[in-house]
Amino acid sequence: MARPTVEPQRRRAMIGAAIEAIHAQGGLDVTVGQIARRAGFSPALAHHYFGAKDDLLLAVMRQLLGDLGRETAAGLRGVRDGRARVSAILAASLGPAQFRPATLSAWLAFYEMAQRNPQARRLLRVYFRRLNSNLADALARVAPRAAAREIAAGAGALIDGLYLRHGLGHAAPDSGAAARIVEAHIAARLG
Amino acid sequence: MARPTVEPQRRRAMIGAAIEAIHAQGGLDVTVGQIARRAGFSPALAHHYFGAKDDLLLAVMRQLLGDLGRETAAGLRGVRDGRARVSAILAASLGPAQFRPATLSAWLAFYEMAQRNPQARRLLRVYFRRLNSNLADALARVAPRAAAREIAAGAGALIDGLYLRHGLGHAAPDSGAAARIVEAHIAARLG
Amino acid sequence: MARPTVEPQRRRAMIGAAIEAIHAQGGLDVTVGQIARRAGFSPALAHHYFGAKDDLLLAVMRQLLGDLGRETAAGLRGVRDGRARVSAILAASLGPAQFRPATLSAWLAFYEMAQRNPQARRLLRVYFRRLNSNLADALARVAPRAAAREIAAGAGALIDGLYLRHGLGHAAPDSGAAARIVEAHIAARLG
Amino acid sequence: MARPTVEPQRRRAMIGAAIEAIHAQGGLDVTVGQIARRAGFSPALAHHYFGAKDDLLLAVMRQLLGDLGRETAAGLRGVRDGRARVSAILAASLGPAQFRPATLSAWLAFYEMAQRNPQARRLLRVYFRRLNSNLADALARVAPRAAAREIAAGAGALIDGLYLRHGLGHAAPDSGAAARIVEAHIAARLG
DNA sequence: AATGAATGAGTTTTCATTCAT
DNA sequence: GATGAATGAAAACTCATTCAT
Repeated sequence: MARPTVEPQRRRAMIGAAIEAIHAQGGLDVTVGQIARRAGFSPALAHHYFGAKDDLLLAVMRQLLGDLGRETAAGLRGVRDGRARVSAILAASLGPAQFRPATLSAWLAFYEMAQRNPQARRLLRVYFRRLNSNLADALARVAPRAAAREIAAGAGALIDGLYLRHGLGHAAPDSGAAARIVEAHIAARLG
Repeated sequence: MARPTVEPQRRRAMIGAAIEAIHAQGGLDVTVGQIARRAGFSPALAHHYFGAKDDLLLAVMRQLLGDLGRETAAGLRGVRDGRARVSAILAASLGPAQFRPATLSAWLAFYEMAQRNPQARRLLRVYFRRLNSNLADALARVAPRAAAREIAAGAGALIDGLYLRHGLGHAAPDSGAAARIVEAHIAARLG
Repeated sequence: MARPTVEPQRRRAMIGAAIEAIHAQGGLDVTVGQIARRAGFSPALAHHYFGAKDDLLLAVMRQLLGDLGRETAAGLRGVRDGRARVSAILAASLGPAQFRPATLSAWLAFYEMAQRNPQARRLLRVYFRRLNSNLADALARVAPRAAAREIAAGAGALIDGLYLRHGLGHAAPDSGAAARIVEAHIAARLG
Repeated sequence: MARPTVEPQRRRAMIGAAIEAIHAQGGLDVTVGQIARRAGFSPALAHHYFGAKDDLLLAVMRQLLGDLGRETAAGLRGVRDGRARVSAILAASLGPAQFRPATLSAWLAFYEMAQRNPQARRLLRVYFRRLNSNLADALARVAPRAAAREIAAGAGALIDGLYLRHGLGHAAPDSGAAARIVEAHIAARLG
């Protein structure tokens, strides 16, 4: 009785495998079979736990967004100074965890998924809004509200652009360089 | 004989239809049939003119990159002042032509295609390099080489990020606002 | 030990659930899972009790045939008059129990199952023969053997036809009207 | 130019193959592959011409209903006498064409399909109504309207019941016997 | 030059069934 | 006794691609 359910483990394994598979395949045209095989299961099991393929992909997306959210929250904990909070957000957003090639591939894939899947679009918008408001709030401690919002918008777009270029590999700024670019952008804008 | 071949027209029509179809479908999972039907031809004709599907997609990509290149070149023609050249590049890169929803969808799709198709990757890298060197060269007229390069990298990433966010629609900066954001970024970095 | 086994209850519950599920689904393409869930058990239990899916379906069929047989026998008990016995058979065959939508759906489904499953075919033939001989025997008390047999054959087919039409719902004769039609048929044939 | 299209041929071939396949398989759980193979084509072609599997099945149904309708109309042509018209309808409905085993299997299958597919249900209802009104109209020439309607309803159900029993094969009345049973029914009811 | 016809290969999805616990 | 876990097998359906005409 109370046999410990393996569902959470399986879901985690499958999500991890999906990220790898998306990276290996280079997009969302991974097959459920590829994902499952990579996780060591049969394709049928993926459907058993996630329903349709898109549900699995959405679960992956939620995982990534959750990871980023948790990392950001952890970095912000206890930090009061506005400028330091900005740096913490950048450190989380552009940190090595986000810059892992597989993670970047997955992000890019989800940008495309968002084009046709409303739920994916909603999730991505939540991410945008959260990043923006996090940045704007922190910046508002060291600059007027309006400027803070504008700088935040620029910084957010810059971060996404750096993801994109890094996702293409080869000669794109790495995690550290990326953070420095955004820091420089913000420093310059703050005057 | 010497009947003017209709091939170029057909190719252009198919490429235009492909862009629209990618936008309508929200990604590269358009079918050759959808593209051909939209252009008013049979799917077989697409193969006749382009070979495989990926070849058609690469042709679309080349078209888009060529358009952007020509527009940039036109904007730069006769402009000598460094700062003005920067503005001209931005105007071309972020102008209304590039911000048309269908164009953005296609760009995004090609970012994903580049993940798995070496030729697509190469084309995209060429674009990066060209944008970067255009910007860096122009900036080098008003700032030291090293700074120019760094600012150019940031501006390039910023442009791509703005594409991305606009592609997701909804509350993202429009063409004009986007240009202003990048101008502000550069102005701030130039001090 | 000697714990009263719950097996008979479980089997009955599963059979009832199967009838409902067949009705809800509109045919034999119910899944074992649907049936089991409806009964409140796991799909595995259905196999535990019945073996393969077809065995479960055959059990359902036997149940229905048994119900009808018992009802007919009860109606005939103590009735001696030939004409009255005919009416008793009709009352049982066309009574409300048989005209319940779910029952009709199940019957229809079994007609189809009989097309490919020999055991189902055998069961259905037993039903035919029993209905026919019941009717013919009763009619033989008020008409010559040969005529009795012919009238019985017609009445039997008529009953099945009424099932069929009622199964399709909508403007088909109800239980009472159905009985009256068959009574009229027999009355007319008897002169 | 004006290359003669083979579509009608293919559709006919596929429909014929479907009827055979339904008979061979004993129900609607034929696969598209079985049908196509029997017709000598690939499964993909069936989808090409019919869309989904259910559309193919509906086409089969329409074919059968159309055949019956045409045969009935042909039998009625030029016949004025009410009683003779009734016989013509019966001859068409219970004639050898309808009593071919494969045809019967298909009919039965469609009864089940009608349980879950609204279009199939509608088609079957059309058949009912047409048979009923044909019979009732003919009978109305030799009996009062009300009686005609009632007798027609009985005869219609009887026909369907005979289909059903014949579909199960073995010891069921054949085409000729079936017609005689219905004729006897009607003769008796007409007094 | 252009296309209807045709298909092979592949993908998602479903499900009966098995089995260890 | 009962079930969650797992899967093999199969089905519908899609699509890029080929080819004869």
